[in-house]
Amino acid sequence: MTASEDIDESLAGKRSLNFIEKKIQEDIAQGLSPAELQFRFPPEPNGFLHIGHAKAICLNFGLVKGHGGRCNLRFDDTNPAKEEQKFVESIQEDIRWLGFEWDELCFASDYFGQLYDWAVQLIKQGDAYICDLDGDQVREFRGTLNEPGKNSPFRDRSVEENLDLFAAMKAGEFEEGARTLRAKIDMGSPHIVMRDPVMYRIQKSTHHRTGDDWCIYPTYDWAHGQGDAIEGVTHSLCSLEFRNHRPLYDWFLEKIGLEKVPGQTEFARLNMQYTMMSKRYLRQLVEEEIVEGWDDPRLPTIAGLRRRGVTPEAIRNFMETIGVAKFNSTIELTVFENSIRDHLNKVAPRRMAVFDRIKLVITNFPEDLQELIEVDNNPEDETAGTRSIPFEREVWVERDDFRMEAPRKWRRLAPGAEVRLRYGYCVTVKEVVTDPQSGEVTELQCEYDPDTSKGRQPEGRKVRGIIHWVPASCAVKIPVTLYSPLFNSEAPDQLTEGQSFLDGIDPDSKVETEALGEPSLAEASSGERFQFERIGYFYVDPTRSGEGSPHFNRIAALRDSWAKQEKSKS
RNA sequence: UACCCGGUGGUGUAAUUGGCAACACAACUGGUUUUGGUCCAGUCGUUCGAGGUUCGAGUCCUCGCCGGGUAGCCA
Repeated sequence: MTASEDIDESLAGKRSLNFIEKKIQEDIAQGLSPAELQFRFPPEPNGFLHIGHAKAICLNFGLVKGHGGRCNLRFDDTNPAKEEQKFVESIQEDIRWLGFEWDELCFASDYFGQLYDWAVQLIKQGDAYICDLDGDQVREFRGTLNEPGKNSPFRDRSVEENLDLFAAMKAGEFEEGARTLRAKIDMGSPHIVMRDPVMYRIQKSTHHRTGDDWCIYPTYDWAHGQGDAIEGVTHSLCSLEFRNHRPLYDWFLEKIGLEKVPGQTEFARLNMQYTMMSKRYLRQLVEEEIVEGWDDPRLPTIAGLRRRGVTPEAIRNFMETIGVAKFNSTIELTVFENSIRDHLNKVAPRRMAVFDRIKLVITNFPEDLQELIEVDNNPEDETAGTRSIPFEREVWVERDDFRMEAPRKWRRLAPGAEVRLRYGYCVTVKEVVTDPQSGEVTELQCEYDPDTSKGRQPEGRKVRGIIHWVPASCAVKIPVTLYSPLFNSEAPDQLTEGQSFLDGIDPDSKVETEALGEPSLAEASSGERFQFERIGYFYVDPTRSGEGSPHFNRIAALRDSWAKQEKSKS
């Protein structure tokens, strides 16, 4: 497919454009060539990517698909104290897994030399100076939200002195934090970012790429717009909190005097119910080993979602659904789950598995007979093929599908009730065997109607209830981990006085259990996804499965309108 | 109390740029169904408030109200 066909396809989708796409279309109407469009995704390699980043990734890379141009991956690696090589690797893996490929792989650290030269230019122009104030003093001089700042006593150093000091800074002659290079703008500006922001600070740590070449590092403000300019970025997209930095972004570019300059556009980052998106908190969960690691399936990290079994298609689709705007919103978790189910419903082969078992014996079914039933793998996908399941005298069914006293509208097992064993025959409960000690139901004795195979309804009555089952003689034991949201509060980051976000962690967010699966499940291999009928979607976890010993993760439960109905009536 | 940004059903995004408020999710009804899944149909908002301009305002203007962001040598 050519690039232009790609564009046509996407625009023909009739979906309305978001405000960023509209801006791009306007720019194109003004004469910007679509081929010139340049975007970038600029993560800092100080942690794993999460679903919030996925929004930015889908946006930036998606714009190329929809409107043309190119998109770079640029690591914003200007703070060696926090950044690591392992993160630059995980980030690349995650972007590729999401289905995107960057045009160029860039690093802000590639521009350290150019940035230094431009800083010298600004010093020569009288637009920057070396300041000897320490951190606390800088804060004092900056003023507050309501009061203007005061000029640094070092603000009016001569160009020569500034040049000498800057060279000495670079040469490592001063202690960490002793001096900074600051832009000379306006200490009285109502925009605090414009009150002589720091451009360079001394930091004597080893950088994951440039090693010990530098002991001064550019700040985000000084590096970002310039990196955009070097790469020819036309549309620099970032989140809302950078709106205040835009005047500074533009100021630097103007002082350097470049002909073609990028423009920054801000959009709202993703917030989701029951989800902590802050990198700091995620890091804490990982470092304090509250979760298994960055890829814990309860985490909103890309690696975690991947290990849970969520598909990249579902994530991309989700991003399409939620849109892009400037309003700070929180997405309901169910919207994401719906995207997950929507994709899995189409592609996941069906299987049967029983979680909390109870034995069902068909007393009038021959003891030694095993009847092979051929069934479709996926009713939503004809090409998914078929498999066979042995039907026999004794099967396991779900304990929850039996009630001693059937509630109103109950369509499942109960004394005297008739249900269909999915794909198999209809059975009627004749006798309920209970444990005399505990009173617990241990076995259901049933009779089947031989004329009800292949979906045939019994003579004169309609059986509506259908339950899943597995053959008792050859069911396979499968380990399953049931994941649910890590936090039990919709907004885990909104803490009340004296509370840590750790208090909101749901101890039952990860439940290890064992299910009985139909025989074919023994051969499930790593990375496969299934729908366990009437239960949910499951993924064969590659990190915990071996050859012939699959371990399943629950990706998402199926919708359960009966449970909902029952709950609302209680 | 300074500056910046925002406000459309329960939630989130649209609205041919001034012309019948649409789509998805949620909820509730009902239908289909060998998954109480899927699918289909229906119900649920006079667009934060008050004025103004206009034949006509979610959209433009004014004044309010409410929410978010900003005082790192983090990004």
